[in-house]
Amino acid sequence: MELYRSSNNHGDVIGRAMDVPPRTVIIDEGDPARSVYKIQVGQVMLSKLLPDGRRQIFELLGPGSIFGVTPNQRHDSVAESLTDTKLSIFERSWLNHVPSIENSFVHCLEAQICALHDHAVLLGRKTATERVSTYILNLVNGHDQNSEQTQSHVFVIVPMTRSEIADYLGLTLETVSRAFSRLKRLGVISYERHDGPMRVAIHRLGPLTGTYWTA
Amino acid sequence: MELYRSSNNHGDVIGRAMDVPPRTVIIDEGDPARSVYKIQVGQVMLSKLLPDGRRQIFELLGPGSIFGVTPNQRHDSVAESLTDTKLSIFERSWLNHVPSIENSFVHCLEAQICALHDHAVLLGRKTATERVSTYILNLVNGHDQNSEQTQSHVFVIVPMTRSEIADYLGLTLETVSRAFSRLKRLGVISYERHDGPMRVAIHRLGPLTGTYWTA
DNA sequence: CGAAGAATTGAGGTTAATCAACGAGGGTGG
DNA sequence: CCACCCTCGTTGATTAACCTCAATTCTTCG
Repeated sequence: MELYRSSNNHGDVIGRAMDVPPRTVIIDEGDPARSVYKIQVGQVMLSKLLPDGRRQIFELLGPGSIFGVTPNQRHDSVAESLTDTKLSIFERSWLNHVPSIENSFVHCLEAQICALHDHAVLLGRKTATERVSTYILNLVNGHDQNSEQTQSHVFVIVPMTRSEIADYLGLTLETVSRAFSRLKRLGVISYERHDGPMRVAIHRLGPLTGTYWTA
Repeated sequence: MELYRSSNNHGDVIGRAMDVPPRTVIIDEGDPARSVYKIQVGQVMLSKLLPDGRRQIFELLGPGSIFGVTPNQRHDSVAESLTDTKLSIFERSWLNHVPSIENSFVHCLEAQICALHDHAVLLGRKTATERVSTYILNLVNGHDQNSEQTQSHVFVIVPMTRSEIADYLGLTLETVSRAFSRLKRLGVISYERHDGPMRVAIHRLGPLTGTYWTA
């Protein structure tokens, strides 16, 4: 990918240049994901905002870095310049005109980058109970064979030990255990101890998505 | 344990299949980065180990996900199966036989994914002072115009406010300020207050890379 | 000069880590 | 079979790290 080139009859569609002053929002949450940006000069930071105002900046990018990638129709994070910045803008639609294997490969990487962004928000800004709740929710939402639904309940298989979950969520195994116990005590989930992987029944999805937690 | 399909005249080079039992290390830190893996069935976790044993798992991957990407010659993280897993293995060298633009695009994404992995380790497992130290070090190492070197000192420009650094490192601005003060008090760095972006002189790089912090 | 924004520092509170004990299951070997 | 050990999970008591709230300083800018 090189700089300042209009390589086809779309003229300014590909590799269009843009200059951005410092502290300027380049992409906002919810913007349609039409373009991908490459930094030529300057620095850009990517962040997300939780509903209650907590913010996590998860990438600091310099020359050569790319941002604006997402597998979705809209951006789910904010891109803001730190310094005077020069960008090259690439139409997203153009990215799809590439061999299919490569294309799907890029698609996978994009999705995984977005997941890493969400995980940075979790690690940087969420409480222990919020982390465990998010973990459970992701198990449900993941198109896993792990999730199973009956009329009233959702069941998920938790394929990790407390220690592994702790290392994933940036906690200790004791704190993870306490968070599970609290969710059980609150009636949000239920589970029994037994040998194999843990099987959790989710009684109310709402509290798991909520932001605040009380006793 | 292997070899379902050979899809072209490269023989078993592309899309070779592999079956992995649960709790098996697929990639270890330091392994030569010859292949890229795609999950067909099962779940895989990616993690890093700090020298003192702290571990951070930063990705949980399911069917369709890719792992083993790195811009380097060797893997810098561990991939381990959680469940019975079926993988497709792609030769890394083959990934380079694609149009250059796409190729460099993938390269950028790979590098950024690795940075996100490191940042997850920071957010999940490092102390406040370690986070700030790592932040400063990355400013130095980043091929930035921000870093400048004289005979004895290294200078870096810190282009962010305490609040932004805090949101990046998963801390509060007060904790960031205290960490800078501590590093200054310890004689590791020095800086003065003034209007523009902060300019930091680094006197000893060693302590910034160290893991443990006293007084 | 007064106001506003950024940074620093202190005091006190809260969350999660640490240290520790205990219980449940699953092997293994006697 | 039982005794033993080991891993895993739970829970309690205490500690430590970080957050919150607050006061102060420095700088710039109107």
